[in-house]
Amino acid sequence: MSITPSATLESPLTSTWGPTNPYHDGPLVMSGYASRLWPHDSQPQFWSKYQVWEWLQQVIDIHQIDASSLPFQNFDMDGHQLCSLNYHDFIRAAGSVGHILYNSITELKSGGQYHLDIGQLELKHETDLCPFPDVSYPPGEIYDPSVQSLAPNISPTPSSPEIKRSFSRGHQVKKHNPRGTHLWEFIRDILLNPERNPGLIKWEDRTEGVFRFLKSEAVAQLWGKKKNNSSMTYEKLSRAMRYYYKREILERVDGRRLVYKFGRNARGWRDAEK
DNA sequence: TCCTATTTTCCTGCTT
DNA sequence: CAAGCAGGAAAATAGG
Repeated sequence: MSITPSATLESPLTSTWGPTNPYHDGPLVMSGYASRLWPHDSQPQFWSKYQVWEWLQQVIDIHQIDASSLPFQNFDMDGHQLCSLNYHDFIRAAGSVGHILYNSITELKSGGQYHLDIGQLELKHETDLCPFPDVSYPPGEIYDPSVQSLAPNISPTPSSPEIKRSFSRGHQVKKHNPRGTHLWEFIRDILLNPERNPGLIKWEDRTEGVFRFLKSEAVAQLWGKKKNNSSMTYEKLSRAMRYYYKREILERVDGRRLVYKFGRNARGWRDAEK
């Protein structure tokens, strides 16, 4: 790849993102991150992979869909590819949620805006508002065709075993999910999107679910950005992580700093869990 | 408005 | 000494 997560020596944070972001805490003040919107100024056909990913987040947020039940990997594609999927492709890729996704994209393709009011759509630079601030991906390299995305085989073959795995027992629409995504899910999603994970967190043992924060403060900033909280720190984020031990969403890994392990109650992190 | 789950904040003390 | 880690307590949030 062209982007090496090595530009680190200088300033851990600023070098990672926002080298040119005067927008940091300013324009974020709206009704919360739910007001983030997908780039309606451009057609979904022209979305980058990142924007597609962002759209997925929006949809599950709006519909209160359990993030862990949506196989993001199946949508590792750009807008052009996304738009070429038909209804069945969506169902195949996302089970029952595919229906919702299909409706959303269909709506957007026809110029609609889904049921999101974009009244406050002022900010153009929303790349700055999301989970993965553009991390300085040059415009042309937002996605890399060489990344073995599942995009190609999403419709052709019924092969993908993992596509249907999480849906066998239904699309559960969570009742109480404050912000669409919980911290652990946010962390998991970063782990699951290596192309957009500029060396923030890394798997230590993929099959065991052990991972380590490489840039703890950077991740905290990202999390804070998602929660529209510019004062988030790793100190505070880690406290929230520690609460997960009791709930067995995370298991304690002692001795090693910045290392955590997914527990029995954390789902959706496994690569190919049958 | 009250209730609940999930953080977010702060803090003291201990460990690497 | 500078980060992390452990948890307790209590406030803040946001959906129900």
